[in-house]
Amino acid sequence: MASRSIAPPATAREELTPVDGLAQLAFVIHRLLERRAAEHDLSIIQTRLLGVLRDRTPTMNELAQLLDLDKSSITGLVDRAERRGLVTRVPSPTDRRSLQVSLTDDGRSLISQASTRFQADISILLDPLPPSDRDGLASLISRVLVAHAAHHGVDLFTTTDARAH
Amino acid sequence: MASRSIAPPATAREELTPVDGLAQLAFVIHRLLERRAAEHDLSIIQTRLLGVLRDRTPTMNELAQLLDLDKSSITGLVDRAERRGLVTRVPSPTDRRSLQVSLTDDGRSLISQASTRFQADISILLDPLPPSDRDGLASLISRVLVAHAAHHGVDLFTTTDARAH
DNA sequence: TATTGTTATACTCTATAACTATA
DNA sequence: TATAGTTATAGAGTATAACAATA
Repeated sequence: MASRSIAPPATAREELTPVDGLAQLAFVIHRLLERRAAEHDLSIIQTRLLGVLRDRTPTMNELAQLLDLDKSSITGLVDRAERRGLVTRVPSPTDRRSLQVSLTDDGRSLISQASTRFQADISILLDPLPPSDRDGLASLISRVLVAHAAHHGVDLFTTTDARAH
Repeated sequence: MASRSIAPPATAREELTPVDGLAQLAFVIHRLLERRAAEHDLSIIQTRLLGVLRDRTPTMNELAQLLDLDKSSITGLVDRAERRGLVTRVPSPTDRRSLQVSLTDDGRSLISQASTRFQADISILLDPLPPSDRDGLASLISRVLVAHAAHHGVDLFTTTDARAH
């Protein structure tokens, strides 16, 4: 991309290889989400935390697995979110060592707003494609993700979708 | 994704919406690159720094624009890379306030190795698609990126491709 | 003994504001 | 005055290692 995305006329733009295209697309989307999250004073990881909590009440430990972070990192992450009133720690009823983390109403409201924005952003990104091509793209991407998930375990992110059903 | 990407049988897996698919794909790729970079003791931003320098010798200021960071952040970024012997600061011949940053041989060698790995990773990700579908995907993605670049300015990342030609 | 979570510590990455040395 | 770069400072985010409480 680099200056290739600034100066050259569209007609001179050769088609990207699948590999380059995917890498670049991933970064465009990542930054899109990053900037949008920042408008809500959220980092990507805070957004993921709230996203994961939309349909779960995991322990600190489970959170570490879901987000693929060390448990000591989760402590600070949840601390900061709790300080803002977005999540709470509740003692586990079954294991007195454990804490369960859940969204507060404020947290749920915030992640809901942010999700809506993300959806809109990505929709806009796809606007230039006619509907049939959007479907084609979705189909191809689904196949890639399904195959990837089959090889690896959880790899959720799901800014826009963290549901477990 | 979440448990949806683990448990359910492939036949029961509904197709993702374009929006969800794209968001998830972006994160899968981002983490792929992040982990691969970590094997070389590189962060994403260090990787981007080296990537950008493959075909440029920007000043600190230009680097700030290219990477979309504050110039004070560039100081530390380049400090750490320089300490590892990956880049060097060279006084500008035309402006005695300026420094030009360039890759060392070690830096060039490292980013070259990392790029090769990234390319391979993404290739593997695309493996499940037959070649004709890979082409179709590339074409759709190219159109999305071209349209996006037309609206916005630079949005380079280009782990795998930071060339300016 | 093993597990859950926190703390202590250290490092990277980032920004804002103030500074220096040029221009 | 304005620009290029650094420094001082502060904070998020991450990991490793050591610890307390509980299982």
